Amino acid sequence: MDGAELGWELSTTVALFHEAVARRLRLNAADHKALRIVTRQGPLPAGALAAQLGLGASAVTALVDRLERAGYVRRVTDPADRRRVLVSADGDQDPDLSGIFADLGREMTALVGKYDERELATIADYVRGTIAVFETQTTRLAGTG
Amino acid sequence: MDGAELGWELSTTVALFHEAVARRLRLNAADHKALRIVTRQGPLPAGALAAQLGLGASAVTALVDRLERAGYVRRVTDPADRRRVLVSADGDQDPDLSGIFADLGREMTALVGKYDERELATIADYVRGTIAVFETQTTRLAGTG
DNA sequence: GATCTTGGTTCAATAAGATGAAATATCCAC
DNA sequence: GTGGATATTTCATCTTATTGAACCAAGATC
Repeated sequence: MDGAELGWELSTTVALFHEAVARRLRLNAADHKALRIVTRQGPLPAGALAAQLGLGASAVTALVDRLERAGYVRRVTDPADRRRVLVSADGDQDPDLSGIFADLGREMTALVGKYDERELATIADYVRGTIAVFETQTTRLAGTG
Repeated sequence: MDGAELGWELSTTVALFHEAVARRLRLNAADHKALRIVTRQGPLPAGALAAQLGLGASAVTALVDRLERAGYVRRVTDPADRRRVLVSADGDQDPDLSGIFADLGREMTALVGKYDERELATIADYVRGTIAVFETQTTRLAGTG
């Protein structure tokens, strides 16, 4: 198996993991994507979420309603600007899922533990390089739209 | 930036690339996923596609109709079993997109060219290890469903 | 070769989410 | 504090995709 093939396999493997998580949370792909954004980028205004998802304001209201009803996020009015509604991730809801992520972290830590400093530097360099390549092409693709 | 963070960044970067490709092809995420399956797994029966997508037969008929109308796939009746319809990717439709993928391949080749044999072995080992970790957790997640 | 099964399509009904306009509340500038 | 802009919600409508049942054609079984 050559490098490119291995890379695509990694890509689909991670995608399948995300899908499995979404299925477990009973979220469609779009809602799960929104939840990931909220989780990673901390409390953020509904409008920012709309921008990142490429959705209208009213669609995001409905989306956040769904996530809130499911108990995955909370709405907090921004004390600094009370028109704003900050969407904030609401803890770990699914104990099995927390276990999965914990194990994932543990196993990745173990994997990383196999390598010495120099090897880890190489791996990090490669990952960073790959990110740069994909970002470049994504930008081009968005531009030629 | 630590390793885990870098890994998730790679994941979202690749996901954003896929989204940009889908947008360019004017496909929704589900149809684009189907097209990727058809592209990677060669001509395959509609039923196999249905199984992989978790959709019913009639939904796949509609999906393949859309992809076919857009010119991305063709239907070929399986000569070995003329009930079967093989869905087959229909060449490169978007010249810009072919260019993007060509450049992506070129740049990844260049990136890989920076490393010696030993380093490449380390990188491949790490990627394989990561795939294994994610597959394990995906399986667990599907199981505890 | 009559019957049963399988693979796919068709079509009507349904469901889910997105859109766009109007409404509400808050902030900012003067 | 009046007027205007901004952030979000509500609601009716529209789009888009999925479901499930009926249907057709082609293989498999006896």
